[in-house]
Amino acid sequence: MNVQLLNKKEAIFESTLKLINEYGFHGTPMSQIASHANVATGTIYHYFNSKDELIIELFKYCREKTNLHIFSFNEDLPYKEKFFFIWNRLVDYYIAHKETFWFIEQFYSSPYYELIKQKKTTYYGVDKMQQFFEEGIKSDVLRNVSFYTLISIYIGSATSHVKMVTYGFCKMQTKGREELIEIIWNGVKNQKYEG
Amino acid sequence: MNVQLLNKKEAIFESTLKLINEYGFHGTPMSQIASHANVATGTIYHYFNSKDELIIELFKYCREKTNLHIFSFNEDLPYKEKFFFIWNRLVDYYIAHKETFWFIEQFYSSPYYELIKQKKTTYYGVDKMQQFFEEGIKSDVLRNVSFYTLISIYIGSATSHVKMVTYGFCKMQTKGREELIEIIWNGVKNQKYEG
DNA sequence: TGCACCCGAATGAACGTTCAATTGCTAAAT
DNA sequence: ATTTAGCAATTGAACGTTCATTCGGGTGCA
Repeated sequence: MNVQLLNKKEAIFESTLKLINEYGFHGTPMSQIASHANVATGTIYHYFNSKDELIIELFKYCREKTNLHIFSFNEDLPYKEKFFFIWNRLVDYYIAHKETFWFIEQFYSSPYYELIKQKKTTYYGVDKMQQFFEEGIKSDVLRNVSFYTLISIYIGSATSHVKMVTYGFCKMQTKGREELIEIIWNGVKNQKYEG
Repeated sequence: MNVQLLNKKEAIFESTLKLINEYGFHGTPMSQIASHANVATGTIYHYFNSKDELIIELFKYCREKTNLHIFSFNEDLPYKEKFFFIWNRLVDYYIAHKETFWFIEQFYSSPYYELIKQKKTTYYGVDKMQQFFEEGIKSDVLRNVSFYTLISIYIGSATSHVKMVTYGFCKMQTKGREELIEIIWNGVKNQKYEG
C-alpha cells in the first residue's frame, strides 16, 4: 500500500470522524463521507467492506492514536509525576481533538462496542494503564485498591472533565484541572508517603 | 390525558429504550418500536411529532426518573452519609436499569444533545447536585473547589464504575464500590474534619 | 355531534451497496 | 527502452431495500 493510498484511507477516516460528530452514525450517508473526502462512493468499499466496518476501524484508529499520545512519557520520572502527566496528556489530547473524543464516547455507548469487546483484546491502552497502576501499588506509592477502582476514578474524571469543557459548561481554566487531578492523587496515594 | 394514554405513551418509551439499546438510534425503525409496544405506527405520531422528538422526550423522561430516584434521601442525615447515599443510589439505579444508563450515555455523546443543551435548562438534577455540593462547601465539610471539579469526580467515577460493571469487566463486588466512593470522599473532604 | 385516540397500508425519499467500466502503476518480457 | 500483461485503485450511476412520515378512515367516549 503506497503513500497515496494511505492518504485516501486517512481522508476517509477523517471525513467520517468529522461528519459523524456533526450528524451521528445514522445521519451520515456514505455518499456524504465520500464527497467530503474527495473520493467516489465506491472507493470507500475498496478499503472497507461496509459502513459498520468503516466505523469499527475508525474507532480502533482513534483509540490507537490516543494511546500512543498519552503514554509518551519519560520512564525516569517519579511515579507521582507520571501519574499527573498521563492524566494531563489525556485531557489535553481530547480537548485538542474533540471530534476524536466524542466519537470514542459515542462508540463506547452504542451497540457497536458490543461487536468488538468480547475479543479479549489486550490492546495497548488498557495493558499500559493496568501495568502503570500495578507498578504504583507494588512500589507502595498507591493504595492497594483494585485496578477497576483506579481506572474508574482516573479515566472517569478525565472524560467527565473533557465533557464539561467541550460542552462549554466550564472554561478551561488550568486551576480546575489541577484541583481535579490533585484530589484524585490525594485519594489514591498511599498515606504513608508524603502527605 | 387519561390513564390508558399514559400507558401507551409509556409503552412507547419503554419499547424505544429497549430497542435503541439493542440496535442503536438508526437500527431501530418506528415500525419496530410500534409493534414492540403493541400500537400502530401511526399512533406514535399521535404522541410525538417525529422520531427525533420521541428520542429527545425519552431522554428527558429517563433523566427525570433517575433524578427523582437518587435525591430521595432523608435531609437529617449527616453530610457524609448523604454524600455516600446519593452516589450509591445512582450506581444502584443505573445497574438496575442498564438500558436507561446506556441510553442516557448514548444520547449525551450524540448530536442529539446539542439540540437541547442550549436551553439554559436549570433542570432538577443539576440544580440539586449543585445545591448539595455548595452546602458541603459552606459548612466546611468539603474542600473549597469548584462545582465542576466535584461533579467531574463524583458523577464521572459513578458512570465509569457502572460501565465497567455492565460491560462485564468487573464483578459487582460491593468491595470495589465502597473503595471507590471512599477514595473520592477522602479526596474532597475538608481535612480539618475527621481523618 | 365532536373530539381524542388509534389504526396500518401507501408513499416517496434516502441510503447502503454493487458493478461494469476506466485509469494508473509496476514489473516482467522483448 | 519499449511494450505488454495484470492487478490495484477508482469511478459514479443504478439497484433494491428500508424507513420515516402521511393520511383517510375507524372507534368510543363526553
